[in-house]
Amino acid sequence: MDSKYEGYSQLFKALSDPNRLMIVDMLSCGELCACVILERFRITQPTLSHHMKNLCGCGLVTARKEGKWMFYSLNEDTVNDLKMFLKAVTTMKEDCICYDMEYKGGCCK
Amino acid sequence: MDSKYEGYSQLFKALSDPNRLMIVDMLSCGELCACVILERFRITQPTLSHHMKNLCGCGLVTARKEGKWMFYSLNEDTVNDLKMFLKAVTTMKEDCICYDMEYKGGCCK
DNA sequence: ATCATAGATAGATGATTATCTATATGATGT
DNA sequence: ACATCATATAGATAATCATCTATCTATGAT
Repeated sequence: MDSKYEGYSQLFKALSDPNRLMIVDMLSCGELCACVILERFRITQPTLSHHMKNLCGCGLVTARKEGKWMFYSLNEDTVNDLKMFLKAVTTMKEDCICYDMEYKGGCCK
Repeated sequence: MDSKYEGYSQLFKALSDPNRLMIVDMLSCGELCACVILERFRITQPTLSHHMKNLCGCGLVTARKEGKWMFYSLNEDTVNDLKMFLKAVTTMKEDCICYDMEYKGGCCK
């Protein structure tokens, strides 16, 4: 298994929770304090903390501490990597993995 | 919770497994028979069937039966919807969800 | 120093999921 | 009709995950 699939699947997993997906949307215009994010959800503070740890852990979100507050923002580099990867794996391309498979057999040949 | 997050989170969940992600990549140049896909993985046939059911169920992949073979291909419409959604939730936009939150309070104000 | 507040961590729990083996279904060829 | 092959389904299991309550840490205010 190519490790790039392992890596990017982690990013998609981070986006596979509706709460985290909405958090990403909320961060798309700039950084927000954890307390502001929390107000918009029906989840407890530890659950939000868990989700933010997930989003930061995979690199999608960056955390900044200011006093007793935590401010979160999107990591544009990771976001762009993900967009390019999604485009790559869904678009015909010259170095496509499918070329390796031609004439490899398969029952339907 | 806006149901669009629920819906698209299902698509991201489908891509959150490295095997399924690689399957999508394999399908990016055109349709493939299940047997050809199976050869590239160290998983059993029922496990592949489970993954294909997942990919088809969320709309990312379309199945076509021909005799005793199943051919799978990417559903470009769903793929494009997903790309546009990912762009939308990670880009500053006029109707951003974050505007609803201004002056809504939060401990850090 | 003490207290209040914001957020993180620990630990438990129920739900979901990826995988397997065994079996069923459905199509093709003899 | 029967055997074979490709795929799907059923059921079991171990792992992962979202969530909660309880508690800890760190910061700022009195």
